[in-house]
Amino acid sequence: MFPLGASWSTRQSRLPDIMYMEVRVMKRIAVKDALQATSPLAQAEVRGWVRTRRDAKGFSFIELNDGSCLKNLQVVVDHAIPGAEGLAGMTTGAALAVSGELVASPGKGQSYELKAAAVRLVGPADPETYPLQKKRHSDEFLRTIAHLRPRTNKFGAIFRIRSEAAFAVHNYFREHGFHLLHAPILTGSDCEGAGEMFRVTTLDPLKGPYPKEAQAEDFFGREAYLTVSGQLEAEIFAQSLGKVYTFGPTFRAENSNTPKHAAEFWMIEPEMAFADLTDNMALAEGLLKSCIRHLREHCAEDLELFAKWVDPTLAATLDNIEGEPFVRLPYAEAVDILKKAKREFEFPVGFGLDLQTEHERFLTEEHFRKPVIVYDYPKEIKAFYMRLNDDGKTVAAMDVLVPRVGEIIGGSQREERLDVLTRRIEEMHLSLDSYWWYLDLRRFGTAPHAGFGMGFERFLMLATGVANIRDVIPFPRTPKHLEF
RNA sequence: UCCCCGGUAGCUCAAUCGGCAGAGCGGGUGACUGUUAAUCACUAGGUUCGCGGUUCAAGUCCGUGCCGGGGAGCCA
Repeated sequence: MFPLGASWSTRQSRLPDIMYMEVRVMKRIAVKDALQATSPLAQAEVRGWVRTRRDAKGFSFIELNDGSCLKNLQVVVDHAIPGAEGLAGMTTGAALAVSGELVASPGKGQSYELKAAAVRLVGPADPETYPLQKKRHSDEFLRTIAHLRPRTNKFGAIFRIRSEAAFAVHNYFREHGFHLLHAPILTGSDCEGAGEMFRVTTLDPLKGPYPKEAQAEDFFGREAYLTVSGQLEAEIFAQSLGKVYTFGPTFRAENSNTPKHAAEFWMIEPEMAFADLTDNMALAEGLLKSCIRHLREHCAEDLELFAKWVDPTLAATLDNIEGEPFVRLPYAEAVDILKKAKREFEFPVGFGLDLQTEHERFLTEEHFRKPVIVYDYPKEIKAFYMRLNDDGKTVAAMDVLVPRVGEIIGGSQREERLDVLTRRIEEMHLSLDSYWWYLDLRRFGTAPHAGFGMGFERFLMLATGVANIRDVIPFPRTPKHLEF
């Protein structure tokens, strides 16, 4: 039994940190482990936050959650034990430390519970002003208290899943021989061509506007931005380490206000040398399937919450992704299908026109009812770096479309031929000079290569059924939103 | 950026034709109970988003601004 005095939890202890940690860790167990107990435990210590308290005559039930898992540990507090006099302050949201005996529960609903021998209120939460109730809150309201929302069941589950999903991504690439590349966040390339960029400067913008020459005074002596993609850097490393991937934050200054866009989001961008579009599609499909499988194996309890409360079709959706081969559909055939569809579209369909959201959703949600990889798009609607096909009209691009989320992955085989790439850059009136190092890759040992980008948050939306990107990222950055 | 919808108690919402601003949950107090989003009783709680206008009278109608949500575009 640990002493419950003032020195019990304070770090003022004279023990060196390492010893301190050992002393602490030995006695303390996670709620997750307590709930998975198969036999009683004479001494257990749990720390966490009160979800709810139910009082009975002579004792109280406290539901304690420490974030280690979805479920709470039921703590039974006899009103006679040390610390029980502080029970009035142990309200929803309060931080608590409890020690006692882990015993089989005589009640229904849980197999084990903690019979407290001592309890201590670590940090109170005034019930009059604590914003979280025991009952359900709207996602919109919880976004306004992003500092407290991970304490709810739903957001706790989301962010445990997010953590595990990141691990699943690394795991997949590691198992397939990829190396992790830390691509730069700051970039001098204003021509990555993937949307509006955030300008980075140490010049005081309030004192501007500055003349063009003032760039020399700026931190980098030239224009600087936050990255919109690590692809160009990944291509460099693919041409040296063979197979690489980046996994980091990405920034788009696009003024888009939708449930699928954020100004700061995380993107996974693999790039492989000696690979073509077919290899690329296989990699993308394998990544999605593998990550879904990993989550279902390691986050079953958290996923169950979403299947029950957020999206009743989630299990079927995940079965579908895991079990069904993805459809591979040339763009031209996609256009044919859409033209023949017995259905009115708001936007026109035709070769050379980009597929609209309504078209993509029709293909993946209604026509095929499974993930669809559309490939070989007309070169006019795609980026300059995508490899020109032999027909001279299309490029080796691909988009992976999934139900409800839409485009989750976009990628291509890259143009490895110096002459063709040079011509494409000129055709699109881009500056050859600023791509000198990118073109160099095609001068020295150029090789076919391919890669794609996957929005991590969009993947999480797919995996959980959560409909708004702001609810799968800890602190969403969208136009006019930079709180927390 | 464009289109649509919304903003009322801490939260989720109601308020008929323009006529005294309400409920559930949450909070407080008490009762009861190996309880399970406990239950029962009582109770407190309001700048109806801001500004301007119409009217005897505005939560309600008009104008405008701000904020939120959804759809579209852009994209991952």
